[in-house]
Amino acid sequence: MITHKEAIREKGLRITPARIAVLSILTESEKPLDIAGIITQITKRHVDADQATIYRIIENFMQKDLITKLQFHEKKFYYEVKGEEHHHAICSKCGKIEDVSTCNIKRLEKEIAKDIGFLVNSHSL
Amino acid sequence: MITHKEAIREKGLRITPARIAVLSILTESEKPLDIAGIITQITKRHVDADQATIYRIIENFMQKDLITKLQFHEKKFYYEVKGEEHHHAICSKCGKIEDVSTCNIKRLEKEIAKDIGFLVNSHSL
DNA sequence: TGACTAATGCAAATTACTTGCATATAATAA
DNA sequence: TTATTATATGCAAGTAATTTGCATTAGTCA
Repeated sequence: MITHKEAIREKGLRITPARIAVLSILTESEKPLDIAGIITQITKRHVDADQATIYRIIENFMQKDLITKLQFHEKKFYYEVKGEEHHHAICSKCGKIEDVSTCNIKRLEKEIAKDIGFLVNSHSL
Repeated sequence: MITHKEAIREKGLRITPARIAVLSILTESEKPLDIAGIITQITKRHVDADQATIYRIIENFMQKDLITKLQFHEKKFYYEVKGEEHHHAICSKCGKIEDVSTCNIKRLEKEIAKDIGFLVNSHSL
């Protein structure tokens, strides 16, 4: 089982308290978090990091493909670790987020690729 | 064939030059537009409307279900008239947007609803 | 045509995110 | 372990997209 430190180091990034914290927070969270959510967790862990730092960490984790960015029709973004590909269902009343299994989405992706003549390299649902 | 004025009136909104302009711009555009794009078209038509007004028009058109909001992993939103339900494919090189036909997406929606026990009332792809 | 309410313009405020630059701190080598 | 050096961080200011308050204007209906 690969540690957070190892994961960070493998991507050629330096290991810092803030990076370890962000990665483990996102790994342990059962739902995607926005920046405010990450900062809340960060402070709970008594790691202090400026929000500019959080944004920069998020930025380089995305470039290194450790996390992905999500949007739910709000202007802010949410982030989650890039594991099994999956999607989300959000309750329109309470905001609860559920994961959606992906098996049948792959098939849909193929059909769409065929229809429009694009090679689909990513999608968001 | 229903006119823009009629469509606006039917929703219980007052008919104003800015509203007519926004609705026809979005109807005539072959791709979703962001606020800047709408304003560009507005000024081209010599209708002058403050951007706060455009935002408010967009807001009430959405509430009245005349248009929908789209996001493409950017912080700004795009808008299009709510006609045939469909989705978009965006070329990652040139940004070109293509419509995706929807027939098989309905089926997917049903399968997902069954899986997670949500009643799916909307989705975005 | 009034009268009433909804819509608009203008400027300022807010939210989410970004940048510049000086300082601090990881990583590597001696 | 310590010195070196590049990378990461903090702080404060900046930007983009969107929102709000409030006074004024303009649709709508009687």
